[in-house]
Amino acid sequence: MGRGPCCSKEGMNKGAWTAIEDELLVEYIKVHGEGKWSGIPKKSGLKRCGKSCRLRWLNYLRPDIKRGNMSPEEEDLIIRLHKLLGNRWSLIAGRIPGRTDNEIKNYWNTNFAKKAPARQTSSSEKNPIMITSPPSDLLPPNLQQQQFTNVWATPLQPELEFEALPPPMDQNFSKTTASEPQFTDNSPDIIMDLNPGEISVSEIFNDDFINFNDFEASEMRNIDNRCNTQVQEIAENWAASDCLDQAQYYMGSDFSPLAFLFESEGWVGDDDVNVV
DNA sequence: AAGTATCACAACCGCTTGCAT
DNA sequence: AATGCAAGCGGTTGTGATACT
Repeated sequence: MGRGPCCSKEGMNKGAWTAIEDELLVEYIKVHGEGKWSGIPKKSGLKRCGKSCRLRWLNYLRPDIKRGNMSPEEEDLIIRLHKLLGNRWSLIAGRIPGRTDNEIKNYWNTNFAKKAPARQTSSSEKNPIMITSPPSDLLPPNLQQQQFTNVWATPLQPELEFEALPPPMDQNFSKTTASEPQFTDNSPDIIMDLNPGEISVSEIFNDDFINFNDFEASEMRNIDNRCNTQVQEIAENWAASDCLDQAQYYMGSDFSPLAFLFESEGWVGDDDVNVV
């Protein structure tokens, strides 16, 4: 389709914002609130593109922005989240109060990008496993109405043919080699590709993470009776449990990137719900 | 002291997505 | 279903500050 510029560039200022421009924008947003960015230049008298106004507000002028150096805790969180999410800066920023996606992106590029050169895209990443539509009876009641589309996961041992693996416990919970890879970048080791509006990654990372955890626990129980433990126990011992190995063996995928989620105190917690 | 290289970060650009029509 | 617009996102660039030679 293509798109033209977000607004006329003629007569618009570019480059660094002045204190007066900042003031105008803050005053405007105080009165009118956020949103309708494209109309701001006309209404506020600012000679700035609406897009530029939005960026200035979100990255610099917003009152809840935390400035200054990253704390060790924030740095640790960024590393962990980047390992899981890759360059999804807005998602990462969503878990770090007071920090913007732009700030985190800059911080990463400055401090880590050079130290951790991009992984070569392996054949396994080009052909991730696709696990489709878990049977609804495996899901907790509150997720049984959800329409899962795909769950993409990177094979742990790409050289291992699926045929060599024992069949899945439930044939309906199939695994196939993806014919249409959905990601080509330095993706994290596991990616959820779920229908927007039904259950999203961001929802998982916020309100529904416990539910997601319930689902994983159900899977584990189905894989091996020895794993028939309480959901909370699995959550607490995820990394240590041989459920993880069982899952890796049957599903041929590396779920270890998720383990830290359960190891880290306060991950599900802070402002959300704590695992008891 | 001057010139150059490097760093850090604000801002821009182009693309994608979601929604209204 | 097709189209157009606004907003959001991630990659890239520009620039001032600082370090180095």
